[in-house]
Amino acid sequence: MRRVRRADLARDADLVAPFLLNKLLVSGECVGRIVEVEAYTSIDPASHSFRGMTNRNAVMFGPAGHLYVYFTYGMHHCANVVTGGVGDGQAVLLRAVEPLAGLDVMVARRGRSRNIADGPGKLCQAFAIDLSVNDADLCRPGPIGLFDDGVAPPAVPAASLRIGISVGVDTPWRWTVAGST
DNA sequence: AGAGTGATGGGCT
DNA sequence: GCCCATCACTCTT
Repeated sequence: MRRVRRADLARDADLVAPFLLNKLLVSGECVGRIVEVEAYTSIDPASHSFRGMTNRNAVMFGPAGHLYVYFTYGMHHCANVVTGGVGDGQAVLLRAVEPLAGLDVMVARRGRSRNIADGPGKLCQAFAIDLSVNDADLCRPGPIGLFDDGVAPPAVPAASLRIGISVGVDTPWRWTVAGST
């Protein structure tokens, strides 16, 4: 099991997103297989980086391979993998993982035994991801990391297509592992 | 299965 | 003051 290389993440988010499918998110004893992601770039009006750098999204403009965590709806955290080059403002939102290890810990944190990590807020709660790990380097030893167990991403990832060519798109790019939900 | 909705707080115009 | 890259619960088919 090898750590994901930074060079693989230092590409555009719409390329990195499908690459991240089937990669492993590891935090302590908890391991999850990434099964749903969404790409966000600075030209997407739905992206936090669209209106430039602020205190909240600064990590998004930093080096690839770091974790961008934000707090939303007054109660949820969301986890993103920063991609592209410094200054780009690109990231891939982790929307769902399939729990592989540390299930008991995740169940305790979630307070239920089903739907443990099948949503961006849920997976953060299951993996105890909050602002304290914002900017963590996923490509170096630390509280949380990204690993490759050799299982290739789906040859043809299920993807929702962007509608139209204008900037005013409502649906960001989303990729899933077929049959994961 | 799908639609509607309250919780709850930080970020930004 | 309004807007969320959400969740879980309730009520309706």
